[in-house]
Amino acid sequence: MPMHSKPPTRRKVTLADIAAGCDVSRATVSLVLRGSPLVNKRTRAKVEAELKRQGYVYNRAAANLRRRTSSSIALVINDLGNPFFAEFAAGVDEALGSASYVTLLGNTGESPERQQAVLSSLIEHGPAGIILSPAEGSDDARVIAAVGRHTPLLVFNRSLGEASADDAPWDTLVLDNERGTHLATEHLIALGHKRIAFFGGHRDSSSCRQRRQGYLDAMKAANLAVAPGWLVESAPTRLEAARQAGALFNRDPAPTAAVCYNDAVALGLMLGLTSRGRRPGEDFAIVGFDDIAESSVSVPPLTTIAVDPRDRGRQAAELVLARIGHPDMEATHTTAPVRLVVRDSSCRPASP
Amino acid sequence: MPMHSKPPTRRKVTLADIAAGCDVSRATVSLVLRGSPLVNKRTRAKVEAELKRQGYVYNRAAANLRRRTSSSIALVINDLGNPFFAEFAAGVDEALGSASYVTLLGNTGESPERQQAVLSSLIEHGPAGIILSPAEGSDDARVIAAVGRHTPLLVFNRSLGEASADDAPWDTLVLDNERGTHLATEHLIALGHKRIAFFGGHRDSSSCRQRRQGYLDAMKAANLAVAPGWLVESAPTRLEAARQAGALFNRDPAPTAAVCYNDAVALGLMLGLTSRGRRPGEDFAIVGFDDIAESSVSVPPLTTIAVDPRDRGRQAAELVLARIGHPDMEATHTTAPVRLVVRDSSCRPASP
DNA sequence: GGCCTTGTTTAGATCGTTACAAGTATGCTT
DNA sequence: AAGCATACTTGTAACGATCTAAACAAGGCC
Repeated sequence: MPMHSKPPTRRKVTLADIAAGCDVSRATVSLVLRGSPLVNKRTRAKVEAELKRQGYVYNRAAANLRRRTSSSIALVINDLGNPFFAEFAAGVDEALGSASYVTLLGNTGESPERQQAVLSSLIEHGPAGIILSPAEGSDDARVIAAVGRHTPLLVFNRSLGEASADDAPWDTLVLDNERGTHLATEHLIALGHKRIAFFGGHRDSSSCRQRRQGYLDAMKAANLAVAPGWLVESAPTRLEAARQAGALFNRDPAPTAAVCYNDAVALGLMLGLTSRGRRPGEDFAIVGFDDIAESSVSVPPLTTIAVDPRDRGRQAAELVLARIGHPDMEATHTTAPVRLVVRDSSCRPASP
Repeated sequence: MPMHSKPPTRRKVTLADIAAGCDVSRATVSLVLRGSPLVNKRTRAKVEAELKRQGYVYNRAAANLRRRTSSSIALVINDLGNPFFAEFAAGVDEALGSASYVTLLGNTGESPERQQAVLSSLIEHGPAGIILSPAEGSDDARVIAAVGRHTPLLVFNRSLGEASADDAPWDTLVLDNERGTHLATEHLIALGHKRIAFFGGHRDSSSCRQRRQGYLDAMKAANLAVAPGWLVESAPTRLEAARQAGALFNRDPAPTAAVCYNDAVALGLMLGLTSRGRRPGEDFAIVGFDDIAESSVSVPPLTTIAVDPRDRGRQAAELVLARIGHPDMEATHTTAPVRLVVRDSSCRPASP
């Protein structure tokens, strides 16, 4: 067995090294690398052997420079620690990976300042596109200033600044919040509930407004009244929701069911009800929103609206890729579907 | 006010455009960009105005090619959907960002095959270093084959393949699992418990072995016996743990407390106990491991071992950066601290 | 005037790859 | 033997930045 003594290379192996090593030109090696049919079987084999022998690794940056292309896409996330966005990121990365793009990650931690910094740092690496899940309080003008007009931009989940998403000059992907709570409310109505509350969330958050609207629409469509005490605000955390649970029963008639702003709030409400001696899923019905991991293992398991963040990630990736393929198409505005997942927390009303 | 009519550039603005636009050489513009003291105040101002006017964005790829440097670091994660690793990733990105590196993300979904693909794709972008949280069942030889010997590698959390982490030729960062359960066990002992179980996890997982060992050591150090029925295996999920809860009480004497493999298992155990009429935190003490978000809001709040994944991410980033600064240093092997977080689930033993 | 200094600017080569146009064989016609 | 298509192969100039060494200008000194 012959000794394949590699030279003790300190520098990285380049096309030129391979070319020299098997007596062909750099151009030929390049063709081999890209699987061109132009190159002869024999030379291809010879070159491939040499590539392996020297442990060549492709320098995509140099290639991209020459070809004026890019093989990366920037993903800017407002809160990667939040499992919803982490799943979203995983979905994006998965879809980008199978299209042989690479993900340039940036986490802003909900800070518009950091978002500016992250965007202008990422843009210098020349991504083919940008997926942005904006920090709360982003300013669209500043974002555009950082991103420039040449790099395709997809905004996920929230609208940038004041603008409504539907006429933004960039692509958008948002959740169908209204339809979600509409479905949830219809589900409770179908079970026989007539007195249904909307629980949790802050009035000024845009997603909360939309979710509340879906609930109101469904109630109206079923000719059901909404008593003033049935709209309960609360910070979107479990603890705060548990504290507010009592507010549902301050006035008669009390509701027999609640559509919640999200799962965290719904789980908190279950806690609050339990500590007041009520049994969620038996004498009070609850529907959440998001379908976080925990919801399927709570007691009782939570009926909720699933938004499938990983699918949304894949979808976002595909939208950017499509836009990269057709830079001059008009901006698209996509609303992602949501679905009702029925579990045990949504029971029929106790017969009076 | 003069009209600053930008030419309708289709192509990206380059150094040459700026140079032409204000009648200096490309070299001078380059010096301005990098804030060199060599360039005269007046020309600097002139150039900077032109940069703004044309909306120049720096092309870091081209610069890196010429300078033979890199400003990115690859981060390969086994399961980004898991909040622990998502937090870790956020920590990495944060620390890399403030060192003006950019994060190249890759998620492997625990698949060694995908891990190979992801590594060889990322390596082509020439990262200055790689942080790898390996997929279960990774093969160190294949990983090294993909990464090559020139790019600094930091392996987080698990050892690659068979090798023990302590003599690997790459840098490692692992959690102090043993010390964690040691602390947990000591805490229970200090509260007065003598019959303490170790609950959950699989025998063959390396982290479980370490955590169990810490428990055994602490018991031995306190001269406490470990009855055979006190080591209960279970898949590391809430559901499975709830099912196994009964196993603790099959034989006399039954334990009065348990150190759990992780928080998921601990939360499941609490569920299982509750449905058997026992009250965790009142007549049975429980300590978890990980300090996931949920643990602080469970009922009762869970005493646990915090591992601070975001800090671990920052630490990992700093370790790679240090290694990039000193490529020829010997491999370092770091064990990250963990800390005991006391909440309500760890009570004194009921006086007999 | 010649020569050195200091401060500023620049031409030209270079990083590792690809595009382009042009080159060299080889075999097949006629 | 010339002509010509076919099948490869390659030299050279980019891509957009940086580096090096050299050039230039203005002033001071002898």
